[in-house]
Amino acid sequence: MNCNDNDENCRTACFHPDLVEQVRDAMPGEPLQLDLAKLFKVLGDHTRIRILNALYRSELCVCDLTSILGMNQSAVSHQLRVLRDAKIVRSRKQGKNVLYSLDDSHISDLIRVGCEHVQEGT
Amino acid sequence: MNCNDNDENCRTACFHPDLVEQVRDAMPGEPLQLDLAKLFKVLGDHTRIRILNALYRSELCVCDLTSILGMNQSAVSHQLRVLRDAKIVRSRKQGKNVLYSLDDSHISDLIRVGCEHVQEGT
DNA sequence: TTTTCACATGAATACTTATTCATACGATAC
DNA sequence: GTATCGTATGAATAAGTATTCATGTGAAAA
Repeated sequence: MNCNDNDENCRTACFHPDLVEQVRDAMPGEPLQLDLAKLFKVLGDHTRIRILNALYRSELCVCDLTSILGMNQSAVSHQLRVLRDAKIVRSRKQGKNVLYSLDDSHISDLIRVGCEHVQEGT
Repeated sequence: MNCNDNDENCRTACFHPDLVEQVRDAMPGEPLQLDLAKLFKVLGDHTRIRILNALYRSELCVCDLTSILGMNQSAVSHQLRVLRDAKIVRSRKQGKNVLYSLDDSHISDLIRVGCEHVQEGT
């Protein structure tokens, strides 16, 4: 018998049923886990991380970001859209420009903890 | 003139040069940002988030995880490999089984803060 | 009104990646 | 040794996505 098959035999024989039951009950619901994965997925891109690291320091317009990242404006706008849709950044108009900033403090927390993790090497 | 062109004119005319300079200097180096993006990218998958949420509760063998997630063993192993390579989980053998657990506390921190963010709806 | 400017966006392309299938591997039991 | 069990992995497929190019949009300036 192999755990490949998700049948009843496997469920009671080849592993720790009590523990599995316990963990299954304690886990968050699927919607939350989907949202969580989506959040991290949006954070998990080099360009978007650079945008967030910039906005972490200051509110900036699209053109500022374009210059800081050294990439074309279309690419930056596309990624800003992804970040806006995920409610990770917010935007406001000022004259001809659109100014972007981080939406809330959780984002900076995540970036800070993430940085700590990768800096410690582990 | 448009910021599409990343030429010298654009760099000095159409945005806030001092601010851009300042932010550019304050930003982390590229290697760190690449590592950070990679970390979040690995966290940004539904299956892997479910694995981590399970391991957050208890050390578990592959077969346990297979049962909890209700997916085939190969898929779980593949994702565990990704998590291992990213140093997000660690493994040890016990008899015939391989037991997995979270590698360090930063990971649980990230999951916790991330959960807070998505739960608040922001 | 017409032009210009900063930004947004649709389509296309190239690249990445999650899952499945089949199979391999290493250790234990027989 | 041989069989079995838990886990790992290579190849293939299908789905997702970042970037570029070209163009659209809305507002301000001329």
